[in-house]
Amino acid sequence: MKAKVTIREVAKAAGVAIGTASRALNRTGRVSEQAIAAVTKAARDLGYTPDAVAQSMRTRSTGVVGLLVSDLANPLYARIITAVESRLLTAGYALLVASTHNDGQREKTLIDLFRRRRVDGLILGPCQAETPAYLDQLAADGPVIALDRDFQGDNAGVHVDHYHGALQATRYLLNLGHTRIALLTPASVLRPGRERILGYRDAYAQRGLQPDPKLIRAEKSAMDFAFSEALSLLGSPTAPTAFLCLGTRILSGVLQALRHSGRLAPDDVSVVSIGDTDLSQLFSPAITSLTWDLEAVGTAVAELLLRRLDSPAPLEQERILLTTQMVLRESCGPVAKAPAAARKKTRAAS
Amino acid sequence: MKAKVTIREVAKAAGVAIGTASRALNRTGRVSEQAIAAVTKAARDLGYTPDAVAQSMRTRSTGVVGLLVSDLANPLYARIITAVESRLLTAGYALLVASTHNDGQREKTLIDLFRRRRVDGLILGPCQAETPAYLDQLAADGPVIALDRDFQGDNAGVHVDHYHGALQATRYLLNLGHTRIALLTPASVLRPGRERILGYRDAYAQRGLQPDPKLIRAEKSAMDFAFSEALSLLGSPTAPTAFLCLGTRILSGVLQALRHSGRLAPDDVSVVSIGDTDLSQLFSPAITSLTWDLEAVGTAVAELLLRRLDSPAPLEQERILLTTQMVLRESCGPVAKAPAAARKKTRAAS
DNA sequence: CTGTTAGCGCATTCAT
DNA sequence: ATGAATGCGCTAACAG
Repeated sequence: MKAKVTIREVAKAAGVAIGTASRALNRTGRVSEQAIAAVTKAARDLGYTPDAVAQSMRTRSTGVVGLLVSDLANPLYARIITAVESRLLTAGYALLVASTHNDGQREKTLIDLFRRRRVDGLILGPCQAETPAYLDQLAADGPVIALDRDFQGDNAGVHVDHYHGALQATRYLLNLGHTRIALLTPASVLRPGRERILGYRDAYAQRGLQPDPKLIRAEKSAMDFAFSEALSLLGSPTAPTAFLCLGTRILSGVLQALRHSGRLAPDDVSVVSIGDTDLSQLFSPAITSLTWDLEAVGTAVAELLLRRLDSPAPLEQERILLTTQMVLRESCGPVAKAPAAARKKTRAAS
Repeated sequence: MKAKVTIREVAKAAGVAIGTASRALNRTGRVSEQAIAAVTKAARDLGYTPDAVAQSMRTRSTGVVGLLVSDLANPLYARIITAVESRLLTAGYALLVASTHNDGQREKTLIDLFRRRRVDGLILGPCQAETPAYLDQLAADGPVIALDRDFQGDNAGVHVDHYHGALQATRYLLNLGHTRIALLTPASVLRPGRERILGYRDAYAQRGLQPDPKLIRAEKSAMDFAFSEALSLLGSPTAPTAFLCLGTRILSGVLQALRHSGRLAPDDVSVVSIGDTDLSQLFSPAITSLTWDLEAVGTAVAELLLRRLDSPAPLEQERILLTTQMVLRESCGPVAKAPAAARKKTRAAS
C-alpha cells in the first residue's frame, strides 16, 4: 500500500496553506496565479489524486448516480446503459448499476444500497413493483428519473411511445386482413406492456372490432415462456394468423414455435417484432420490426438527470416521449386463404 | 431535503454514547445486550441509515468495485456483468461500470476515476492498451482481476480457453476437408484474438499445413467490418470454403456477405461462430458454435475478487481457465466439390 | 489574496 | 462495558 498523497502534503510542498491549495486545485475563490502554479506543480510532482470520498463527505455530493433495470443482460437495456454511461462520464459522473430481476423486494434493497452510498441521482427502469411507497421519500434525496416507467407524483423521465407503436403495428396487420393477431409482451403491470395493450386494443376498436382476449399474452418475457405460449396459441382451433412479438426475447421463442409447428412466415403467419436485432435482420424471412432509438433514450435519460442535478428545484415536470419506427421487411403478408394445416398438406403432396 | 438522521441522534435517543451506539450497530467489541437492544430500537424508530461515505472515510473501504470492459452493450459482456453484479451483491458490494471502447487513453481516465472513488477492487476486461505501465501502481490500491486479459506481473484472473476452442473448431473444419478457412476475430493484440490465432495455426500445423496469412482477419470487430472483410475474402479467386466467426458481432456481417454474394451454408461454405445467440440457433441453417459459460465467467471473476478482498496478501497467483464447448449444428459440411460460382450456375439452370 | 479552523459522520483508541 | 476524544481528507467559513 503506497501511502496516498494528501492535499496537506501538496500544500506543504507548494509552500502554501492547505486551504489555498484546495482553492488552487478547484479554481474556486480568489487565488493568485502564482499560488495556482506552485500548487499545480506540486500536485503533479507528487502525483496527487484528490480523494473523492473525502470530497463527498464535505460537499455532500458523490458524483455517482445509480441505475436500476430489471436485467442488465437485456440487450436493449445494455445499449441504453452504454449511452447513459457515456453521457454521464462527460459530466464526470460514475455509474452504479444493478438488476432488479423484476423483484420489488430486491429493488427496494438495491435502492437502499444506493441511498446509503449517497448517489446523487437515481435512474429507475420498469420493475413489477410500480410506484413503491418509498418513492417520495426517495425524491427528497435527489433526482429520480423514470426510464420507461410510471411513477405517482413527480414522474420526470424518458418514455418510449409504445402506445402508438403497438397501434401502428396492429393497424398494419389489420390492413393485411388479419383479425386474429396474437400480442406477446412482458408483464402488463409494466408501462411498456400496458401501453402496448392499449394501442393494440385501440387499433382494433378503430376498426369497430374487439380482439379475442385469449390472444393477449402479457406476462413474463422469458424466451421459453414465449415459446410455450406461442405453441399453445398455434395449437388452438382458432389459431392467430399474426404475432406481435413485443418483448426482447419473445421473437426467438415464437420463431421456434413456428418452426416446431411447421408454420412458415409470411405465408402461414405474419410476424412483427421489436428491436432491430441481428436476428430480425438475418432471419429468413427478415422480420418486420418496431424500433426506437436506444442511444437517444439513454442520452435523454442522462441529460434529464444532469439537468435536475444542476437545478435541484424541480422545475416543470419533464417527460420526454420518444417515438417508434416501423421497419418493413418480409415477415408479414396477407392472411392466408386456406388454413395452415391445409396448406401444409398441399405443400407436402406437391 | 429531509434531515438525515445520524448515529449521534441514535445514540442520544438510546441514551448511550456515540461510541457505544457504533459498537452496538456493528456488533463489534464489548457491548451489553441491553445497549444493543436500546440502540437497535432507537435506530429503527428514527429510520437510521448508516452513511456509507462516512464509513468509507473512516474504514478506508468503500464496498464498491469497478468493472471496465470495452463495451457494456456487447451481449457477452452484458451477461458476464450480470453474473458479477449478482455475486457481488450477496457480499454487499456495489458495482461501478464503464466502457473503454478499446481506447487505452479512455481506460486510463476511467481507472483514475475509479481510483479517486476509492473502489475496493477492479475488474479489467480486454482493452487495446495491454499491460499499461500504471498497472503495478494500481495493484497497490487493491486487487485487480483480469477478465480474459493478460497482465504482466501479478495477473490473477479468469480466462476463457480460446486457444483450445479455436484449435478444436479449426480441426473440425479441417476434418471436413476444408483447407482454406477464414479466421475473423477481434484485434490480435487482445488476448482472445491472440489465443485464437495460435490455436488456429496449431490446428493447421498438426496437419503439416500452414494457413494462408490472408485468411486471418484479426482487427476490429464491428459488424460492417466483418461484412466488408468477408465480402473481399469471397471475391478473391482463392475464396475460403469456411468461416470461423470468432467475435461477437462478426457472424451477422459474414452471413450478410454470404447472402450478398449468393453463397449458401453449408453447401457453398461452412460457418462456425461463437456465443450461443438467438441468431446462431434460429438462422437457417442453424450455426455451429463455440460457446462457454458466461455466467460461470462472471461468478468466477466475482469470487476471485472477493477472495482477494478478504486476504489482501496476494496468496498464490490465481488463474482460472474455463473451457469452451462446441455445439454442432447445421452450418458446416464437407468442402464443396465444384467451386461456388459453378454451383450457382448449375442451380440456376436446373 | 491567504492562513487558520471547524466540521462532514463515523469507527476506533484510550481512559475509566 | 462504556464515554470521551481523535482524525480519516477535504472544503467552506472566517479572519486576517
